[in-house]
Amino acid sequence: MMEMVLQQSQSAGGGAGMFPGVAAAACRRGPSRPAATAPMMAKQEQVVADEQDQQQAAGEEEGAGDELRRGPWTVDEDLTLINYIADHGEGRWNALARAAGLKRTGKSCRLRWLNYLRPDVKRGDFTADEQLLILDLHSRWGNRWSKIAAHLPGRTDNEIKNYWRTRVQKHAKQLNCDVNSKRFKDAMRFLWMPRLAERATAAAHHHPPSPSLTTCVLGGGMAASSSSSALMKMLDDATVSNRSSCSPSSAVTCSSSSCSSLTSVDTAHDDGGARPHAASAAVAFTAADDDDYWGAATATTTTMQQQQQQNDQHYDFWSTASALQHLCTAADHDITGWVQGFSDGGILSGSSSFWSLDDIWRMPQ
DNA sequence: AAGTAGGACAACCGCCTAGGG
DNA sequence: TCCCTAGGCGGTTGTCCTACT
Repeated sequence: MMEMVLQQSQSAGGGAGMFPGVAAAACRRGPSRPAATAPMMAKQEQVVADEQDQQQAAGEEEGAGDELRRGPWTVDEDLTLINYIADHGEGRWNALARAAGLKRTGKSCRLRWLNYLRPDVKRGDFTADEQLLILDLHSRWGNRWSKIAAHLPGRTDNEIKNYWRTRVQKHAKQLNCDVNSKRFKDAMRFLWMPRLAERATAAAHHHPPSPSLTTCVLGGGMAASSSSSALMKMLDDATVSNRSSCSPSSAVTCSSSSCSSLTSVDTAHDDGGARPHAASAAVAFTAADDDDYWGAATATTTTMQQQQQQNDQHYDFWSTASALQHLCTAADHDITGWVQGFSDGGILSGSSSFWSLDDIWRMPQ
């Protein structure tokens, strides 16, 4: 039975199989990549061939001695581990490794199973609601990856950790601030998270998310919509008070066609160039949305901005946050101050039967 | 087409903790 | 109480892939 499933997952060549990791072993990171093109398929076949060479070499090594194997797992090793666990279950990893005939440490087997081979491991890009949850939980628990992963069904601590390091820290770096700084946390909470919540809500309309995430997403999404509006106003207010010290407005460009995902944004600003003032920034933050409110907000931008928007620009959050940071620095005005009271005033804590962001915030540590 | 830089992610390393003898 | 072992966890590294020049 297990072998049948494995064969199916391998022939599927993607993440749709019951054991995505096995297929992925023959096609590195296949499941999370776009559909393979013909050249890609050829490349994959080559990888499989290489894999077979590797297995042959591994077999020769086995004959040479009993030293532990390291590095990438072969398809055979994956199958051995999966079949053994299917028959005997998990636990006692060192003993399991020996009994299964794997020349790996127990730790290595455990890691391979938990992060890759488990049937319920979910692969592919993080959805907006998942990103939202990660941001929120990290803001409360810090680098407690396993604890965070426990709230994201099918996601591993390793995957979340990688996401944080490659995406989130990268953007903190772009903003010239520490990922643990209050400024970055504020930017996350009051700019990025509402944006993600809106996207999650929109996505929920098209594809109802899993029950485990639905309540959080819907609750956060509803709260976030208000927070975005409030943020707009505050940014406008801030603009008025800081206008004299701000550089001339100029559109923030973004090469991303959708600006829909943090993972796809491209902060096209250049450090030497002019940056938008807060009003532009607020619009920039929201203009990617198509609803009327943001359309009206966009109408308040300068002619130059409109012209640039008509060309091909889309705005993205990180360009905006960068602009905000610039503004804050120039005006000696911390974003924290702008949003102060905003969080205390209960904008995010509206009474909702769902699991709101503030509910999450108040969860026991 | 080739070279290079950066991104993504699987895997490893080292430390910590819990449990058993 | 101490020691040993295994498992868990967070940090780091290595490798492959893609995009860009």
